[in-house]
Amino acid sequence: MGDCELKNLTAELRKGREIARQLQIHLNVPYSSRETREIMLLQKILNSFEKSLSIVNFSSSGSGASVPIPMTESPPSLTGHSRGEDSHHDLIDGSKKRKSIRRRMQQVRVDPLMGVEGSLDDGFSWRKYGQKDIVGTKYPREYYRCTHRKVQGCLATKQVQRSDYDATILETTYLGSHTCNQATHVLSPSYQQEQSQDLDSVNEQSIHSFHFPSTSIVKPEPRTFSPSMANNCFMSNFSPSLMSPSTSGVRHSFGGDESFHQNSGSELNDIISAATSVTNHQTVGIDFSFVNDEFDPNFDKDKVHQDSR
DNA sequence: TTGATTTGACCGTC
DNA sequence: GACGGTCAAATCAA
Repeated sequence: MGDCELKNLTAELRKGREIARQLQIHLNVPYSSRETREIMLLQKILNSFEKSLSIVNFSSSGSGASVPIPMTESPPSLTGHSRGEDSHHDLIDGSKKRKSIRRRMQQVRVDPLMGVEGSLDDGFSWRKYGQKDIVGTKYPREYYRCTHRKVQGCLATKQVQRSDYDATILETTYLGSHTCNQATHVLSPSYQQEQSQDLDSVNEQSIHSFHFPSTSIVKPEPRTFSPSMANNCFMSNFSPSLMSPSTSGVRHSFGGDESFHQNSGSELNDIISAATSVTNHQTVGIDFSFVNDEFDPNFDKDKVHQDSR
């Protein structure tokens, strides 16, 4: 397909997507009734547009090494600002010296009526090793590390924190990358190929089944990772329809700039693994934010310092 | 019994 | 000194 045709196709897809968004806004359905048939259908429409746009973008990129990204505006975050943790550096494993590794942030919206357990399932096994009240936040931050840390020396960690502004949003920050076997599972190309064959079924499920536990603590469960999950979610995650009803834009920002398009394959792998946070089809909305160590330095300064501990 | 979670304490950074 | 991230002992659960 020529460049001109691709552009036209992209333009038409965008137009359709915008119309669907306007319809969504027009319906103005509260989040609690998200599972009505109308909303489900609307979300499927939006999903289709997003996927189509992603495919077009992906194919037009040529090499296939880049990642399909919806060409929509990227608001800072679902909460209106970037997270404070991004103003900190990571700690070197085994010591408390800080290191400078890439971290990425992902925001996952979950249905308050159903729950959050599954939203933390990203295809990896995590073990909680800490929890801390963070100043200026309502909810404690939970710290997880890869279960295979001891056996395989996997240094991947993640931090999960519920948004102050919308308790249905879980902000997950991934630190480091998996070096354990389960990571290779997630990244297998054959798996990705398999995933692409089952997009609709997963998208359909992705807006179902959540429930919040009575507490803010989420217990990670040992899970088996279906290879068909990663890519499905990866694609479906680019759906603005899954985001906060207060906005219509797509909410996945990759480090706040466009350099993401030029990222290496390893970063693509990171994205895919991050995308698997919706793997058991319980995530209603999701937001990726890749954050380098050079992020907004002003953010944390706005926080009120009052540790509850 | 084993693995996961909880939680107070510790440490480095700011 | 405040804060965030991690450690590790105590506790819990399967």
